[in-house]
Amino acid sequence: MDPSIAQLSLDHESRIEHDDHQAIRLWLRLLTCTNLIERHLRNRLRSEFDITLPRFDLMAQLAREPEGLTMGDLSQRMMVSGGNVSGIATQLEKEGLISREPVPGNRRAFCVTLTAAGHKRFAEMATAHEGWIVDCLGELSDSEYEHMMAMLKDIKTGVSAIKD
Amino acid sequence: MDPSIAQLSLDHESRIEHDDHQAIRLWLRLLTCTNLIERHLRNRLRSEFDITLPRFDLMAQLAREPEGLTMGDLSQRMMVSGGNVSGIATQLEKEGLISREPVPGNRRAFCVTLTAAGHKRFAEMATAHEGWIVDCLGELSDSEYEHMMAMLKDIKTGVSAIKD
DNA sequence: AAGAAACATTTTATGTTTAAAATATCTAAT
DNA sequence: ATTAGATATTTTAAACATAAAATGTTTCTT
Repeated sequence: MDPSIAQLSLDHESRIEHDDHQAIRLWLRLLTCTNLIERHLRNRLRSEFDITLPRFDLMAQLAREPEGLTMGDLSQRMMVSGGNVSGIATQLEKEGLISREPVPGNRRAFCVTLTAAGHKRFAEMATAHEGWIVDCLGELSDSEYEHMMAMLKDIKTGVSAIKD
Repeated sequence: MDPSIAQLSLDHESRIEHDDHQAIRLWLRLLTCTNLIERHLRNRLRSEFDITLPRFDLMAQLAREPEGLTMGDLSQRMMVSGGNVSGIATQLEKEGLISREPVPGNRRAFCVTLTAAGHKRFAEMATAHEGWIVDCLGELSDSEYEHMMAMLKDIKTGVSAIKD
């Protein structure tokens, strides 16, 4: 047997196997980083503002939309189920941070907005939150940042294109 | 007022604000990518093997340790609470995929191992799982992979160094 | 040997998340 | 006008997650 052919096929197989392990190592590291940062943000929000990340996220969506959002809008933007939003909103409403009011022309929908207290509270939290993220990710150089953003964008596009 | 000083301080402030937004944009994109991939893996595990990600993760830990692991080991490696592992293990045991047996010299601990059925089932799942991850991340070139791994390592190290 | 402290696990209480069922409303075609 | 179908939201049930209390075991100190 021609040894160069054997060598070629061996390389091919080992390269594939190597790539597979590569992809998995990258995935595990990506997951670890994201979880570490997310856990850090959760802990900080809990210890400094006594709020959970999902509640903060809901308020962040409303802070960007002074006109308010419906429950369905929130579900879509937060990429979580409607039932989930319903539960989170119930609690925030009880705490007086958001209000749910009927929409004039549409009795199915609710218009959810931050209350005055909610705006004030969110402004405090958002400042701190930005700082924590800079603590976690601010050390990257501009070129590293650009490169990372570009690669993540490709990944995002690729994954979105996969049909379940 | 010396215009060069005004310019300098303006640049400084705008740079900081720019960096802040950079870090946040990167964080949001990182989070989106990870969530997309994780959701994809969850859906596939559910639809093709009728198993959840946490149960799969527990089995994956055991698959790497033929000697078995204690509940505490599993808790540490999976980075979740002991009570959580207890609940997941209870279900996997009920399904006959793992076994929990007393450790001869230590009546406090249980040795958790995959059953024969568990090994067989996991082997099938692991092959598919690797393929799904390659589908998500396999398009990166070797240099992109290396760069990404290096940056994530730095981030991981940096975040771990922050004290809550 | 007795008691204190540490350890391994389970149980309990609470909260988050999803999918699916239930409820209520709106739209459009007849 | 009726009604079929789409839409918006809430409720419910099951899985998962944590923290804290409870249980039982081991180890260390004296």
